[in-house]
Amino acid sequence: MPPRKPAETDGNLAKPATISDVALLAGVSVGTVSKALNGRGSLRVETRRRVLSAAEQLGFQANKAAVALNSGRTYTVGMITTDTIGRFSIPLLMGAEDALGAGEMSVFLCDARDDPIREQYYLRTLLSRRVDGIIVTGRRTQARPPIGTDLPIPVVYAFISSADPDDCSVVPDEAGGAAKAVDHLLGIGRRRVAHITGPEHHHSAAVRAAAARARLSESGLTLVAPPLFGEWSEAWGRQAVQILLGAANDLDAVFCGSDQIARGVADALRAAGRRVPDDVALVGFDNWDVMALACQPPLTSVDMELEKLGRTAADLLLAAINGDPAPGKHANPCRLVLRDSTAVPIAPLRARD
Amino acid sequence: MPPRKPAETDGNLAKPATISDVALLAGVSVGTVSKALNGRGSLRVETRRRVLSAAEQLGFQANKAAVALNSGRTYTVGMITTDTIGRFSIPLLMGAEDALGAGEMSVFLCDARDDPIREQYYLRTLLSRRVDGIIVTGRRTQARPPIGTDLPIPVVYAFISSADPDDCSVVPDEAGGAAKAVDHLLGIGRRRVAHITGPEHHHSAAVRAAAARARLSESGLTLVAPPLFGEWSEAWGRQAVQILLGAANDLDAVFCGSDQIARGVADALRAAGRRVPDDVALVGFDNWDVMALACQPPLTSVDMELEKLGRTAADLLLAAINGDPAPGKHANPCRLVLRDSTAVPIAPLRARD
DNA sequence: TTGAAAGCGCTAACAA
DNA sequence: TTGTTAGCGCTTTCAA
Repeated sequence: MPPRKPAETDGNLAKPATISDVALLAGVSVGTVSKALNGRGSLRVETRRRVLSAAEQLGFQANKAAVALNSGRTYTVGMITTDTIGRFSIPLLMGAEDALGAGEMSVFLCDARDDPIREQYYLRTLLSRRVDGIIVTGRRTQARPPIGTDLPIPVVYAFISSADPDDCSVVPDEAGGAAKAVDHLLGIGRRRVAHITGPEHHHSAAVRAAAARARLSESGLTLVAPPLFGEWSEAWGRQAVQILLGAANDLDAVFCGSDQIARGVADALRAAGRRVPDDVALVGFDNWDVMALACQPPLTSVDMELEKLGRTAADLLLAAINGDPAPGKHANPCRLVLRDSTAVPIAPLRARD
Repeated sequence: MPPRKPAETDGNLAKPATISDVALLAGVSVGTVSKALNGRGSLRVETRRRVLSAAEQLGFQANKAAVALNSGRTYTVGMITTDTIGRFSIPLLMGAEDALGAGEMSVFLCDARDDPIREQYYLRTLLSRRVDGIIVTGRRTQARPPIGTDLPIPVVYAFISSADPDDCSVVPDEAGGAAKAVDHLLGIGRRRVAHITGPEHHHSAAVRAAAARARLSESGLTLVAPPLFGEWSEAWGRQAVQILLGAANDLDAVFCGSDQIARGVADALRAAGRRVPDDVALVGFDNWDVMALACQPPLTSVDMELEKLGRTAADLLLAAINGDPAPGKHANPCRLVLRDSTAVPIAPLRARD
């Protein structure tokens, strides 16, 4: 039988080189290799060079499991989405993944699909894998029960928030976003503002509607009609316009709870012979490019800056992992993105920002 | 000072219990605990019970790093999306994650963001973490260079495919999908079919257009006008309709390369006074609910079954990890989803399927 | 400056 | 049936 290397043909089973392989090739001990590779201790330059070149030659990559075993750190975090990953979760995940990757952390993706059983299963799995921390996200901003108590590692909630005020949650400032939308409409001279949004029991719908009302009332105004609660769809947007035109025919602006609704509203207004923005200015929420850009005209919209939010969550998690936790609810500002649906051809009263 | 437990207050630094903790509590050796927990060897029922209860009491979860270290398996796979994670990647990821989770594997999420440098960085990271396998996905179905050569672990390409025919790739049968769309249009009696799609250089656009043509020609027909290549947007769909109505005013069906295009087409046709589906039947591609359902009328569309595709990729990867690789390109059939845009009020010639 | 050896938490072979 | 021990790959004292 051949002496050394087993089954040279099936390159696919070649075991990765270990630190002893490197030591052997460099003619030193494993301890020395470890020092050379990690820049610890003091070695002769020549020795270090020899080790590095041996490692290079073997394509050596330290086995992270071994490292984890005696450092106690895995440089790994878990990301649990409580409900199905969707449009809102993606930017969150991306932002977090990006920030964590920069910190040399790898991310375990866990999709709990609205199933508490799965959620707990993933939690156990992550703990068993000794992740250094966990980010919990969800598709709604509403507070949820903590995912666990007395966990041995830090947890940060992103977008969604924990019902325990001592937990660290990073959420969009939806009320602030709604206020910005209203401010903008007022800034371009609109006074008869309507609000169309999603289901009344939906946290985001309620918060945004309340904030819009509050902001108007600060200016001594009211909504031109009570908020129209319905669903998060274009169809509802269209339908709501019919209701609205009956109730408040003289409206000059509509602030919508979502871009989808706003798009339906735009279509229905056009069909009814109202020009956007000339007769009616229109603001959406989410700044979902697919909707906002395809809308005719393109839609001014509130952006929750989800990617940045994910990044913030990740940064807070990293800080907590390093012993510097930031408990409490952190609100991230929203940003208003201006487009044609609120562009005033001849500006009667320019907004300041 | 208190005798036993250190710093009871900061529950957050409590180190997870180890197997020796369990052994101590149960009054047995670590070997016995291992056997009891893994159902190996033969133990007295009473002993096993005692160990299990001790483990339970301590909330013991085996440290996966240690397990990985001596089994050589991490029960972990990497998922690299070569381009930014988006609408197409999600269902793929979800399907794969689901199938892998069922196999007790955890998934590392890696978003390479169209950057080859990041891609190679992630590859090295994953190898260093000794993942058992890797799934590579992308937003385009076009073949791409292999992510690495002579890798020590199996790789499966999903949606995107590897340029190396010996690699394992799972792709949607886009040509088959396009054929189904055309068949359906012919089945409901349409004969003057047009095709509007994305950029000519885009692999999917080219494949779908070619397949549509081929299928028509099998029936002795041709497209009512040369395929209109443009971009993947509603605006292009609208614009293309203007061109089309000039060139082939008597068309009775449009097959579109995407749902977004199709939606633009629907809007423009309506604006031009053509009824859908009565005058012109309409089929999209992607079955993207947001577009297909919001379209007026709701859109018949080709579904690439991305989630199933992700699942298949994961299954093939698991098989490969277990020593049973399935090299080559595997085409997954598409499914035609029927909606109102091809509903024939009075069926003149019912399709068979 | 380098090597030897202990130990991280667990499994498996072997002994008792 | 149970315990002891070697070792997985690496880091880190401590000696040499």
